Amino acid sequence: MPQYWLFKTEPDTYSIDDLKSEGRCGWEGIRNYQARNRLRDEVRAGDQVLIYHSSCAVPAVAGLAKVVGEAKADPSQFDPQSPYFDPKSSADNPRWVLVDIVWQESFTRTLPLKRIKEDPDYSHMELVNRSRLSIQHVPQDCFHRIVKACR
DNA sequence: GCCAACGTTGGC
DNA sequence: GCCAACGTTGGC
Repeated sequence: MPQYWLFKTEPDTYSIDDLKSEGRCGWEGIRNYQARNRLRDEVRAGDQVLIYHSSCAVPAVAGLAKVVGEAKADPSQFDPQSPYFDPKSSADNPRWVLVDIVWQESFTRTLPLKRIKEDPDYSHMELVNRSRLSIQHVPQDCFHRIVKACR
């Protein structure tokens, strides 16, 4: 049984259509311990991922992706040129991980945060209650409702 | 650009 | 291990 997640991204930096053109990417730059722990301990190959656009004109669920492979060290933590560089991390004891995801769908009809907040059926989502967490668990029923609303 | 909420750091 | 100070996130 796959699990369902929501990954946040700022579309000015990396959007669902950037993922579409790449096909596959390592979801780099997660620098929060709880989010990391989820990537490392809970996110599995085959899990479904809603891609959410934050810090933009219309914050919204924008697309669908799938996890491939297991968590591994995020190379950007070792790159001094990267905004995600972490001088306190070391190659023999990496602090941050990423997972690879593949593009599945860019929604023509996105689901704005505003609409999610208005709907009581979504009131227990982390997007509503724990909005700052960048790797969010999505209840199965919410996942299916969101995908349906976007098609 | 503001600011509330939340996460991290580091002195003690 | 507490907690004040500070930094970041992200909606508005």
